[in-house]
Amino acid sequence: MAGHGNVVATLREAGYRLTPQRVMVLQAITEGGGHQTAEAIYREVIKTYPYLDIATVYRILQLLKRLHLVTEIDLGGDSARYEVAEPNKHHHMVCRECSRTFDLSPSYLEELRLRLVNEFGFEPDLEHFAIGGQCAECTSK
Amino acid sequence: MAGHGNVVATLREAGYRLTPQRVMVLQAITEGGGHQTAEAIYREVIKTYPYLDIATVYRILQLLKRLHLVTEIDLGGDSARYEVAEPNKHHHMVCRECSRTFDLSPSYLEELRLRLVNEFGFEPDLEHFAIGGQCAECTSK
DNA sequence: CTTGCTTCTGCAAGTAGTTGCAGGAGCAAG
DNA sequence: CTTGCTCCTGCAACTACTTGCAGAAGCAAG
Repeated sequence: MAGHGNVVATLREAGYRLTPQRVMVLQAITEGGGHQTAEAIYREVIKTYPYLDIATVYRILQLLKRLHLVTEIDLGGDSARYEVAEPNKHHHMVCRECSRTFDLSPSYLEELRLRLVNEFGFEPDLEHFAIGGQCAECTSK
Repeated sequence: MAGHGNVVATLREAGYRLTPQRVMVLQAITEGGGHQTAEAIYREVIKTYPYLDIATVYRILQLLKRLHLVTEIDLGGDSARYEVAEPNKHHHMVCRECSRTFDLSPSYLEELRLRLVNEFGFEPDLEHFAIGGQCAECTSK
């Protein structure tokens, strides 16, 4: 699997151990594709390794988030979703009425980011970005 | 108390009932000032009305949020905080390292808002806005 | 002031996610 | 390939918040 070696290297370099649980969680996220819940990742892994604990999945996801290897998207609804972090990712607009999500190119936020960096020295975390609101269709209804 | 009558009127007009619980929760938020947790509001109210349930506090806060009478600020930490919605509110930048929060004038987001409205017809909810990142002090350390 | 529809509340159980702890396992050094 | 330090995991309890339900109460109409 491409990109898998990178992840392992990143973990090792940051001084973290390479445990079977971490490999399997990572595998489940990359192979599952798209946005996945912690619960779904957990259910996938215990098919082959039934001793895994859901708390461990959450701890691994937190770790991968800190290392910018996965992205957490909390759409405010039931549960957060996770996906592998891609350098040229898009952001999300989430409609508060119909709950549909729309992709948003990072360029829209670049302006804001530059102002925050220049005027406050504040570097915003724009990988973890979702903006709520109301979409065109629900507004016209 | 100024502004209190408005809130009552807004509730009635939207077809919601005026219950003692709602009045007391509202009073606790306005009198407490600043950002408060649901738990703090609850503890304040049960001093004078011990039968109130914490679930009711959460339901009232959801209602007031929908009516744009209070603003929820979820800084990703332990628990969400609530405050009375002011038309000319500021937003928040939250440092991921030191957890301090910095105020941000709404004008910084107006640019982004206009682009989203014009290009997608998407009206973002900018009352509910907090942006994570790293502050100047933690970056230079 | 009573009646009756409907909404709201308290209770208790449920959900997503976190945390403390003690035993288990990675991994570097010898 | 053993030793030993330290990090990681599984377990269970805990936190913040939500939800289903049945009874209580607001409020408009008569």
